[in-house]
Amino acid sequence: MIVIADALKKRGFRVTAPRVSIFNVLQKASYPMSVQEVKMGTKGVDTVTVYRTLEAFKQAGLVVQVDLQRGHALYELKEGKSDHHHIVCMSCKKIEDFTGCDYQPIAQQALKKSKGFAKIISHSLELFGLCALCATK
Amino acid sequence: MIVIADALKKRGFRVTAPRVSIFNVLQKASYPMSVQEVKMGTKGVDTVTVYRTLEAFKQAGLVVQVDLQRGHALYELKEGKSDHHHIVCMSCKKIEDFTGCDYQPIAQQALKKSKGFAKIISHSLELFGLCALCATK
DNA sequence: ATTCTACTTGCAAATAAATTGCAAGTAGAA
DNA sequence: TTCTACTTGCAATTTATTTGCAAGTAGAAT
Ligand SMILES: [Mn+2]
Ligand SMILES: [Mn+2]
Ligand SMILES: [Zn+2]
Ligand SMILES: [Zn+2]
Repeated sequence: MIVIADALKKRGFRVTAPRVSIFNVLQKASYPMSVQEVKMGTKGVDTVTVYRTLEAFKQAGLVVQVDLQRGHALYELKEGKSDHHHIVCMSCKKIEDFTGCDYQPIAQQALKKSKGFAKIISHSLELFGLCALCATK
Repeated sequence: MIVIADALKKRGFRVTAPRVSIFNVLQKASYPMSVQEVKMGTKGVDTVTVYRTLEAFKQAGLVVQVDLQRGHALYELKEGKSDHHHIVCMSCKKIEDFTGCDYQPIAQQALKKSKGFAKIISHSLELFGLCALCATK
């Protein structure tokens, strides 16, 4: 359980109501959320503030952005959870977490083979498929 | 070298000037392109047509969508190239391909552990880091 | 070659996503 | 309590993507 105020202060953020609220919304979520969903989860935080806060949290390493080939980005807390990724149903959009992404060797090999890259900081990995329900239809 | 007309016919597409043009643009590219870039590469194809064509090509398995945490999607031809992914410089946006994504075991394990997924159809994997140039700054 | 029609396209318009500018508000240091 | 750099909301933009529709055409059927 992360103490929100501490998490914010530790990264040099002022502790404000919108930030605490957004953090709380993300912490309760069990799947990555869109900007709109995060906004809905708060009481009256402006959309722009959600954008700015999520971007700041992302820069600070508090949050990760998840792209699932929708028209918009999703975000989820990084803290607390270990490196994990998602299986997504291409039909009904259901999302499940999965772990076991052993990307270090892949990243190191990619870096070695690469012509002009110096370091790898993060990675994204998502699986797209069909859930049991949608697969039968 | 893919024969464009055949590639289109084989998938049930009519062979039209915009489609051939878009296909050619993608074929010349050495990195995934945005809708705007594809449009610029053609002579007068409408933006909407680019959207619709890329989506159709994607559905047909001719093209893959690449999300690099920008505000928009990128697209590249699938045909001809083997399964590959990208290293992206978070600073200057440079993109390099890399191969060696051995995702089958990861996907199979994720599927086995999963509660409600039946099959995996595709995957995305991107590495984010710094190129040699940007790393020194 | 001509006809026919379902598939395509461009254009306008709408909707959605993300960014920017700025004045008013405030957390936290002093 | 004061002060100020950091935050926020609101309006306005910009950029991304989708939708509706009438006009155009590729390719199948004469
Ligand atoms: Mn997750
Ligand atoms: Mn590529
Ligand atoms: Zn499903
Ligand atoms: Zn760079």
